[in-house]
Amino acid sequence: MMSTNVRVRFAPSPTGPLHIGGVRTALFNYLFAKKHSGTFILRIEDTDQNRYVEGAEQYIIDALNWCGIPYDEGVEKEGSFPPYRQSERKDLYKKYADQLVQNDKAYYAFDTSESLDNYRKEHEAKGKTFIYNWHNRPKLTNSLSLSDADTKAKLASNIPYVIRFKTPQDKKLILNDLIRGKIEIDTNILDDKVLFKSDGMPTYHLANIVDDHLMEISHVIRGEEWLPSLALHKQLYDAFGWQSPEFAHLPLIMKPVGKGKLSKRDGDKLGFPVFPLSWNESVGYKEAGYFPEAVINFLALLGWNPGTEQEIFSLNELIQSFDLNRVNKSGARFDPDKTKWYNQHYLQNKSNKELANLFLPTLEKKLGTATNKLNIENVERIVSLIKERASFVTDFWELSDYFFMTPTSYGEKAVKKQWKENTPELMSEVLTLISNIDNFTSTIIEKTIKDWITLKELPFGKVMAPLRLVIVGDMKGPHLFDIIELIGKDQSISRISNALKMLN
RNA sequence: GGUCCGUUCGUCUAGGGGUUAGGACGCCAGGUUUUCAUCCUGGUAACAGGGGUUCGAUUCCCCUACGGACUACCA
Repeated sequence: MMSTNVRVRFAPSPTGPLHIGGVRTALFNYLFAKKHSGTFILRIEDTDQNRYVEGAEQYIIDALNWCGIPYDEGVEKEGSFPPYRQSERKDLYKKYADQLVQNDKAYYAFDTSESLDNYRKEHEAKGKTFIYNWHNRPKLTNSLSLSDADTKAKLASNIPYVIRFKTPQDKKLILNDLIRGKIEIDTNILDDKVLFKSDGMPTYHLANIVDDHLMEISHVIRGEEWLPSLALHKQLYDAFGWQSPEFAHLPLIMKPVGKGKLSKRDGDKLGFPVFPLSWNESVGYKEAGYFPEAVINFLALLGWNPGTEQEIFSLNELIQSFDLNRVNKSGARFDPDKTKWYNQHYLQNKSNKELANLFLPTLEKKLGTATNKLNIENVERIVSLIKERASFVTDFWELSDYFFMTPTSYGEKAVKKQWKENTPELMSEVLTLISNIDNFTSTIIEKTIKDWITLKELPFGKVMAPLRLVIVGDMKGPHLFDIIELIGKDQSISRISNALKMLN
């Protein structure tokens, strides 16, 4: 079945940042290509000059690279079929449109947008739908309704025109989708889509088919929103006499709550990113602290699964397991909680060293010049103690600030519960105890204090709880003696005496 | 409105004519950790409805309902 070279493309429009749904489409294309030792191509579909957004193309490239799914061929990485920007292929399309007109597969239409709008409104008022098709063609202004002479005259006088596809009448199309199987369409319900615009640019439909053919695309993997266009596209291939690629339409990603597909607003409302990288004031997955592996992993499992109970996949494992046959048909609700869980998982598996380095910029920001005194090994040790309670590197500061700064306040509830009448006295004794320890390591400190507690026949909680409160500022954090060792003797002493002043 | 696509726990999903309908996230409970979290164990919870076909249907077929996409000289 996969005898021909697999060549797939991701073909976004540079109209803004790449949406997470777009990333998934790119990912599935990438996985499919790699699985079959094929080529993954990036083509920029910028035929609509009005919607062009500065920087969007670079954003798409950066996003793909950050995700770890770079393209093999495309803009700035020219392969055998340049250029890869449709605006630069502009001159190409006209001749294909003309070819279709010559072969009676398409025709010129001179109707203005306004007149068509009026038709639509009129029909709508009557509860009907206006379609530019076989039924309405004769009433409209086009080379099918006009005499040849009139058509020629109009063309000669530079009246704006478009080229429309001449949809055949009374034909049943049998289409095939790799995910959905057979789809039957009656051509009579189709409209004569514009292939070539009056501004001299092709529409998506024409450019897409021409380029996919010229670039020898073997499989078109795209979002479900294109399914209704499949009939047109298939007919276009037939009209040109070209072999059509295989098609696979991916299910959409839906809102976590409510109706419809995932949008930027959902992210703003529920507090999760919808873009891979930040765009203007919108924070991206990268900036929110997600690892690309985590993003790729949860995206891959949205609408696809391997049929096993495996949930964690490296990119290579995804490539190995990926199969279009196992892509679901129905839309998948986006689940921010699960994405968070994935990130937590990947974070736990990272080395302390790597995490410490990722944490460093935050520390520099928070501590300013004091960062100079930071010992990277200490940061690594701190990270090793706190990482299991973090989902993101961005959680680190809040989880570890007391390692770097003396508490300036104490948890109100904790104070109420742990700070009893005889606590100051006990803490004073602990202070003395600590002052006298020479070999200041976690185990020795622990032994010293616990021995003393046992000797005095005190309840452990009476000492341990307030000590934690005094050192950390609240009833939280990792093993207390590890913290004490890390912050050091002087700092420990000063924290205890500090608290004795503040809490009395 | 029209056309097309879809429908298994709250969510992502496995499964498929006879199953205690499986897993994951979330949530809840217990255990470990003299804190918090992690971790472990357990629990909660689903085949949209109605008709067929069949000895038997969640699984196959039809209808309804619901959801989604499309319906531009946008992609």
